[in-house]
Amino acid sequence: MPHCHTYLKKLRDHGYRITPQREMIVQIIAHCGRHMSAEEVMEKVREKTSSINIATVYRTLDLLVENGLASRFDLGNGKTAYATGEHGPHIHLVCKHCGSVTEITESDISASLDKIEDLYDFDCRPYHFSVHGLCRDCRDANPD
Amino acid sequence: MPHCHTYLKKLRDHGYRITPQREMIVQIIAHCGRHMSAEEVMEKVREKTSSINIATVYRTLDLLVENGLASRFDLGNGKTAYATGEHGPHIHLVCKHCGSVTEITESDISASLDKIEDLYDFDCRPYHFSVHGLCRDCRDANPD
DNA sequence: TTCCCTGCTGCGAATATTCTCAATAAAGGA
DNA sequence: TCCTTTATTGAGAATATTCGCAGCAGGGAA
Repeated sequence: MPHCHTYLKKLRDHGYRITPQREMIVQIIAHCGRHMSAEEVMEKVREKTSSINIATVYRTLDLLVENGLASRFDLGNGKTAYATGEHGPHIHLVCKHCGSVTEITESDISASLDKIEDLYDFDCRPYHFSVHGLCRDCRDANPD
Repeated sequence: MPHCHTYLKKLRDHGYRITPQREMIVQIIAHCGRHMSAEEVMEKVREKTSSINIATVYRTLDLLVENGLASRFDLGNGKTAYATGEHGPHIHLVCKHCGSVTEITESDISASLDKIEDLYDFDCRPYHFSVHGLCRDCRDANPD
């Protein structure tokens, strides 16, 4: 469960510059412990300083995602959520019908994920992606 | 491997109306056999008629996704692709670094997917979602 | 076949995200 | 500490997608 300084160090090690904006953004999503939209992250930063732009928030979040320090996931309604891998690998099951999101943690699925990784030689740590389907409620209410 | 009439019938059975726009959109993505953006779908429809609006294309594609007749997948750069389940369940591995997309077919991953389904009682046929990670090339070029 | 109800469409506005580019500032070297 | 290089930022435009609403039309009822 890496601390926000670990994230910053990793960025620095990768040759990226550490700016006040990046520090604040990393601090916020590392300590939040849940998923946040770019808009939410910006509001949190705004509580500390007015010197922040939404484009910078998106760019920083993308940077974290590209370097494996955070994950992006599409909620399926035009919104995107971001989170660090701090609370461990997990999958989001997003219901295509009602939009409900169910979170599944690593211990439940490690076998499946390991298999995907072994087979495809694809580094996806922290595992964090979304699967869109129908939740039990929606399926029961409207069977095929 | 359902034919486009099957899709239309399913929509009708679900109580949705079949309009010329919906027919054309279903025909196009059912016969295309690959992923298409909403913009591409609209261009194809425009070859047949000018009576189509991008909002309708999005709405119809969403309708198909919600009813399990097609899948949406986020390419990670603000673009979204759609496809029917015609060519079978599969997972897209999207490289977070270079954006390359690797497609994995059902036979390769059925064990993993079955496990996810069994554990979480989540109907996700046709399985079709994306996992974002680092492809082998990018990982080799820029190890942690 | 005709009528009517209500779901669907097109249009334009709203929203979320990305892009462009000039100005700024981080970080290493002198 | 100061200088230099160049990555990063902010502002606003561009793009992708969704939303709201008024008018239209699919399809069941008569």
